[in-house]
Amino acid sequence: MNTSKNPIRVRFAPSPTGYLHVGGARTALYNYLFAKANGGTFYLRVEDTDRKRFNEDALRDLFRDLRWLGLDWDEGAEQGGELGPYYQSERLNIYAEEVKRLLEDDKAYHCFCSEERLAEVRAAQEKSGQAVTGYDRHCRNISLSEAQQRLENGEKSVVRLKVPLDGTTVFHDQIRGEIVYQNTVLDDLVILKRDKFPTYHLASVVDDYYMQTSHVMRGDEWISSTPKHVLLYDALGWEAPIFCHLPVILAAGGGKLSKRHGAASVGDFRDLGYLPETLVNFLALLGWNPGDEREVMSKEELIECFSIDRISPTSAAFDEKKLLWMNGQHIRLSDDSLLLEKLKEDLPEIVPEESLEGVSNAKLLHIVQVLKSRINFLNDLAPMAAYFFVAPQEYDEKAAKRAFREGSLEVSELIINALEELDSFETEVVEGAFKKVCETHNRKLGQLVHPIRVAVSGTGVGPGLFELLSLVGQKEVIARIKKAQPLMQ
RNA sequence: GCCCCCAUCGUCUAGUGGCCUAGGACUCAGGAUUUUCAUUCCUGCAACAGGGGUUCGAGUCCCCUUGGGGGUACCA
Repeated sequence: MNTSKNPIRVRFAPSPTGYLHVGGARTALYNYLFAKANGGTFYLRVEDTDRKRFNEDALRDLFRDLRWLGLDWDEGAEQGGELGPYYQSERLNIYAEEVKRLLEDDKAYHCFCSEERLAEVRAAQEKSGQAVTGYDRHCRNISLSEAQQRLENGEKSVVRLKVPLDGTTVFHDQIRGEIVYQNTVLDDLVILKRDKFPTYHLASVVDDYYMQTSHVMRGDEWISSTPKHVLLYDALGWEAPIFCHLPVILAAGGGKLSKRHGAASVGDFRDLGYLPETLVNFLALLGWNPGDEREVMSKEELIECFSIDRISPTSAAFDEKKLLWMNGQHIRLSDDSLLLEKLKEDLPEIVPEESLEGVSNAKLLHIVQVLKSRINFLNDLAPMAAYFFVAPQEYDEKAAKRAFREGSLEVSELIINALEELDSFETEVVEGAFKKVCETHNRKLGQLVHPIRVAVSGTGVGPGLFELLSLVGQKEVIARIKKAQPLMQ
């Protein structure tokens, strides 16, 4: 089938009813990558045809999250474009026009059935154990003129599509191949609701046509609606776009990914300290691969090699362990200046203001550099850097127990003496002092290093000790060692 | 109930009939480097859901079973 429709125009079409789920984010990402990879257009359309569920905050968050991920749209909401409006609620006249045409062409009809009757029909079908085939087409033969008469008399109706009573509807899914439906299992779907708003089915078909959508890439929960859409395109006399149904993203256990099981939305992961680069990279690889063994990739690299052919039809579990690893990778790749900004932003929340006075950029940058390989989250940076500015209030129990042992008091005394004599506190100088103590007093470096590390930083983990000491500064280092001496034996 | 989709290590995946004694990544376990931790590097554990076909040959094609998921709305 045609894979090279030109020009490429794809969309992300969320309904503003909730937060941006990672599954939705991946759908948006694949559309974005596909557009960018082919010099096409990526547009954003807001599917707000359900007035009961519309949520202003959700919409605002959606835009924010998409932009945070770097998935800027070329046309659409808040952006404008030739083929708008991009809010379905502003396109009611367009849908009304098409519905009128369908009615006149005898491709659709007014249905006056009450919700109660519909419920009864459904209940009877379920009870019978037979196939539940939906609406029983009770109003299918009401003529347009009769319907108009009844409407004038004040009756309310919905409009339904006249689905063929037999035959099959076939479409080609770009990542799954041919999919066939017997028309007998399809019912006469509602296309215009009682409130005169279109249903999703009508609105998306009409919009995808007028907005010249070349490919519809959406979640695979839409597969079973697709034959209805194909029938709608037929009835309207339009050629359908190419369909690509994306597999779902599952939770680690295999079930549905939801906030109940932890993070599920883009906002959740941002709050946790994940980088947008990480999420983009990770999501891209959940159901797609570049065809070689690359894994850590930038958005630009993804664009460069993205193709629909390499999307897998299999649903995938969201493995947060790998996401964590990947975040570490992207942190290591990211610019020091970005980490520096983050550190400056977070530090005041952890460290008293006066401890930060007069601290140079160079020092902060140095701290960033020694911590960079030790963090997996941006949010870990400041807490891990705190002891460079304030003395530890307590000592990690395990580390202290291991480090403060027999002889450490004596060792600390030797170190204090050696450090007090230094004129410079550069890393190499400090290291030299330690080595000299080792030699003259016949000690192993490890015997000196561990108690001093815990005394100065309060923890057993961290950057190279000499670098650490240099960063903390001579006077403060000596003071901290003295403060810890009572705990040593 | 009916319809549709899916099925390779625990997880993400490569694999489009012979190159597969199934490759990579995460995790996990060892090891190297290092003053600690982390990074980095090396090694190892670990999979074609089951059964039938087709074929000289099947992870790869077909069918069935099983398992998972979705749909069956005047929600998207």
